[in-house]
Amino acid sequence: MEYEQLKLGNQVCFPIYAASRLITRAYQPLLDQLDLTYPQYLVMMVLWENDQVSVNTITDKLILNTNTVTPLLKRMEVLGLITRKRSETDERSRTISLTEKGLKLREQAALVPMQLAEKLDVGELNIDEIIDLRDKLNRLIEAIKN
Amino acid sequence: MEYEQLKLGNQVCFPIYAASRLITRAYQPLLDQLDLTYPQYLVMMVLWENDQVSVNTITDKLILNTNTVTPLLKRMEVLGLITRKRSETDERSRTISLTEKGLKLREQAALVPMQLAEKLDVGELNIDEIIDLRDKLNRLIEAIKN
DNA sequence: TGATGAAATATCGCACGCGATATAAAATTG
DNA sequence: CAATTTTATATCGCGTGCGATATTTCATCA
Repeated sequence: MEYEQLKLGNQVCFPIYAASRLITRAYQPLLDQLDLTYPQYLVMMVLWENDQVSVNTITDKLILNTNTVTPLLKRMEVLGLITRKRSETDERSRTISLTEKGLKLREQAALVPMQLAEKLDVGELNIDEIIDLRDKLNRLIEAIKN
Repeated sequence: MEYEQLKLGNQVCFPIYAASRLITRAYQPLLDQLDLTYPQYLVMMVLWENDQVSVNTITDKLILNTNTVTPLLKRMEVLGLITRKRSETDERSRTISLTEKGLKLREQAALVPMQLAEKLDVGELNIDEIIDLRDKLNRLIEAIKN
């Protein structure tokens, strides 16, 4: 059994990669109604939890780089969801704030998690297993981040 | 506790999304030595396990669409790793085959899984937990695929 | 057998995602 | 305080990833 370690079925990383894309696909029809992409939805979740944050705060929470987040935020500004003002205390920094429209969207978005849970069909994995999955992934993430 | 379901920390999907990207980042320095990207490495794994397959086989195994895979394969053809011949029995189909160079690369690639495991630092999650994680993800994937 | 539908792959446009690099402002340091 | 380093964000180029649509060939069926 040479090269056993190179088989797809023996990989942990591939299921994570595949699951990530499948989940994004499952979200998309729901998010279309909010005119958001999945990464944009994540940014909104950060802001709904904590308005008026720096770009750095967003990159940290979402574990993304500025070269991903800056254009993302610009598109969201065009959509009228956020503003990107320069910080008054530190001219290098930008303060990202929700607009009225962005804040309002939260009400519609509140339905999304439940709708997604239905799409994922809880039958295959029960709540405890989902929580266990989440915790293991979070530990894996911490391990990789060092 | 309004909008509790919209908090990042309560999501399962976000850790999957984040872990996927972190893993790809961790792979990249190792794959750079083989001049491969992570998706290209996945295609190679499919072919090393089963040479001479159709585009459809690859899209099925990797759960990707043709509009992702076709350009991916074209780039890999330019790299001299594969060939893309039209099938003789069905002119619509293409047979993807490894070149000598592509086949040879397997020897170097065989080291990658171990090198990655070291990078991910097994300390945080032990082998049994990793296997459990993999199995839960595979069940989740099956559930989403319906 | 000719029309009609299905299957396999490809093209287009757009939004990420990131390594490498740039720019400007703040912090540090000699 | 001027020079240097660090920090925060932005730009560039390229490779995915995918919805929508097109193209070519095969299968089916009236």
